[in-house]
Amino acid sequence: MSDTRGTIRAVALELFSTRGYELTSLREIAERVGLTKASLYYHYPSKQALLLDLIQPLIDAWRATAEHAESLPHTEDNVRAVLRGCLDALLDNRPAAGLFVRDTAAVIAAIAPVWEELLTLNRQLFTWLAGPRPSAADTIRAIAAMEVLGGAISASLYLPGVTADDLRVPLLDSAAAALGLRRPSP
Amino acid sequence: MSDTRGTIRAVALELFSTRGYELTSLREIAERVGLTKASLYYHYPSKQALLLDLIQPLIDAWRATAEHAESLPHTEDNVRAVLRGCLDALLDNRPAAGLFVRDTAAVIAAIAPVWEELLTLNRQLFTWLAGPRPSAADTIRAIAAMEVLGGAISASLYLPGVTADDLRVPLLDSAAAALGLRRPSP
DNA sequence: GTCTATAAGAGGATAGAC
DNA sequence: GTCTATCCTCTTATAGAC
Repeated sequence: MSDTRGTIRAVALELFSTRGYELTSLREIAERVGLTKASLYYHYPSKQALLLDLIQPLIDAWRATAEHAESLPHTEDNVRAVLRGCLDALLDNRPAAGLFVRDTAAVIAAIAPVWEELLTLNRQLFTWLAGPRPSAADTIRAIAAMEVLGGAISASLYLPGVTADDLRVPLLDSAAAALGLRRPSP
Repeated sequence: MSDTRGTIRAVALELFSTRGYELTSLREIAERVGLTKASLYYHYPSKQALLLDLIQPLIDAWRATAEHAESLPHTEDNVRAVLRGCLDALLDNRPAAGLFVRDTAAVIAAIAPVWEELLTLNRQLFTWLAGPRPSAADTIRAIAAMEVLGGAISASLYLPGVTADDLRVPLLDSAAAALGLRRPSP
């Protein structure tokens, strides 16, 4: 198999995630893939296009979650379901999400329109989470609940090797509590 | 008054925070200050040194909080006090904290030792927060509680002009809840 | 303290042979 | 699809005059 494009994606995701986007040069990526810089340009028209290709699945998952949420009435069970949808979107795309979390400035600069869409989706999500006619504190707590889900990314920094299954229940309980819900459902 | 160094600090903090560290050149900073690039080097020996100077107050505040926590017995009131100490450290250093949050990769690369210290302090903090003999879930919830405090930084993205006083109580309640404490104290 | 001038190199991207 | 060679721009940083 010679899935060059796939190899490039894998190497780029690894390097962007560890060193950061701006600090990773196409030369480094090409070297690890076993190509020259010029050959990279056969597969991707620019460094930005490569980045975009990497984070597209995360964007899509995030949008799907936000759009699904909008269609649901704001009940306690649905709130939990939406939180879980967000968490799964992150857990299913951990490397890409980590890229966003640890390298926001560079990602914004490289692909501003995508960033704008993410902001909009986040706004939709926590507005829905805060419920109808929210107080200022409700809104802040909704933001806090989404911050908790970000623990899916940062936790592995402190607990190396922690799995998605380790994180799912504690983070969901924690996010629900941060939002102000009573104890977990069975 | 001709506090050139102070002006440089202010301009650099502003640019690093908005564009990101790697994407801000010394030329840009010099231009806005009204100096040449070369003159910057009279005041700071390197770009890294400038960055370090900007985030030092945050590091110091964070270390003070972590060290204070270690000296306290793990009671519910003390847990709230430590969460509040962390939150105030962030609120008192919002621009610098924002730099860390949105530009982690660049900051790590520029000043790795400082990053290592921050990781260690964070470890101390959430280990203390998780309490003695914590379960795996307790540790994850302690991490989640600290994530909530990070809302102090991200909230202004969605609620422009939100003040420290707007954030303090909801974020503390939310962090305490994320950690698993019962309702707030009066 | 601030300047001009320059070093020394890396970056992304392109042209065109094979 | 991959290569070699090159372009052009920008960067951090230094030397030395004023």
